[in-house]
Amino acid sequence: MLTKEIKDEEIDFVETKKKASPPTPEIATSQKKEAIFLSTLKLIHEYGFHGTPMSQIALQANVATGTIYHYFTSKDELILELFKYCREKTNEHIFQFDEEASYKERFASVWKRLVHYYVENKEIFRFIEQFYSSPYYELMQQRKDPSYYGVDRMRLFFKEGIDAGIIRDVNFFTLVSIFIGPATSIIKHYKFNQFCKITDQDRDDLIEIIWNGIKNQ
Amino acid sequence: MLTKEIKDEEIDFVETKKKASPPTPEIATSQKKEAIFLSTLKLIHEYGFHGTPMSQIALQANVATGTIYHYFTSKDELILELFKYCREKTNEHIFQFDEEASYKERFASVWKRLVHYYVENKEIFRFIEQFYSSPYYELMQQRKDPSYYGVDRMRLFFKEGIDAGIIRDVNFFTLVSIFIGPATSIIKHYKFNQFCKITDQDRDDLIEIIWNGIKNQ
DNA sequence: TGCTACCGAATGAACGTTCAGTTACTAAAT
DNA sequence: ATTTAGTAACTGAACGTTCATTCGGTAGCA
Repeated sequence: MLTKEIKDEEIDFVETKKKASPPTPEIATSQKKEAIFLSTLKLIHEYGFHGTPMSQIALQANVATGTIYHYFTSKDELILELFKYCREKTNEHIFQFDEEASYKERFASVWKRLVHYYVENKEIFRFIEQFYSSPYYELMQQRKDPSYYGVDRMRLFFKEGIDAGIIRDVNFFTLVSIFIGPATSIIKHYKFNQFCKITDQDRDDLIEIIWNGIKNQ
Repeated sequence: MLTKEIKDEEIDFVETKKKASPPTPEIATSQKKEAIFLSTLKLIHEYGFHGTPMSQIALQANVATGTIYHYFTSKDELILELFKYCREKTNEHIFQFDEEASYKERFASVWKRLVHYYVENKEIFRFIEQFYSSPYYELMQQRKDPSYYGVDRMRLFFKEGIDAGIIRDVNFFTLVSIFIGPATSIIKHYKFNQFCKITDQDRDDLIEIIWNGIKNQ
């Protein structure tokens, strides 16, 4: 088949089946599945939830339309799983810090890593933002999914600061809001103003303002 | 026609044409147009951008599908105009404060009015959030639309505080992010956790944290 | 032989938009 | 005062397209 041949040549980030035999299935995400994720991410970044048909997702991922339905039961399912995928990747990245560092230093480190990660991975950022403000998020909450400890990690991190008397003892959601809110907000502002970028000065200012706000005076 | 009769009885917030003669056309938004706006807002709140077809918008608004196209050239146009409508209504609401009050008081007042407005108008909040993180926002920016002074008002308000030496002299976007970011963030958190609501304590904590962060020490 | 991964044309439903027409009202003409 | 012509508001069935999903089938492997 001509179509097939052309496609094989186009493949760049998806390896062919023969190369990597599956030694540990289900441990690593299947390569096709990953390709579908990346393709969806790219398209949603550019065209939004509406405006990214399954056919295009398949095309970008170099798979057949039907293949997507081998991995996901529906488009909704795909988007729901993609969200989990993004959330895990983000959490894995930001919670890496020097255990020896002071609480203040670790606090700033996690915050800066978050901003940096989202700036470098605009597609993930945009997708997560869209997801949170869409009905998908409520759909996900209805299916109780216990396999998410990102929030717990954050909760523990704040608790440590509160117990040590370093930061103010306020509601967890209040802390989350003051931590994440300004980060996502500034990324959005600069994404839209494509001429200028977030400077190190901006980041330093913001995290200092946040810290001044929540530290015990 | 039977259909027509039933519809006339269903009308509640849309007055019939005969009642209010149009004394100043185009000054107030047409009632049908407003009904279409409200209907769209309601549906998008519940089903997202995808998932709210024109047919449903028309149904909710008690108009024919074709009528929407009398006011808007396309669905995109409708959503773009709805965004302006929401933004204006929000801005009108939040910038109302006692001119005599201190800067700190006015600062807190605007912030609390913003949170209050979004909590009371979840549909507007959700729509604006979805809009900002969708490709529509960039679409809107491409069409240069000079008729928006909301940002300028904010800019002026911050400038006043900086010039008076009350708040830190940092980048405008940094200030906007620390002002609006935590507000939208906490509203989202509580919207999803439908069991608990934002308390006055939460609001007071947050605005105090924000203020401590940006005030000149 | 059976199973899993994968393919892509076919299907049918849903959607945005159009359009031929109706209604409601205004203003000029009679 | 009544008719007439014109216009803007409005209608909803119809159209053509697009899309998510299905399904009959192939390829490779155990």
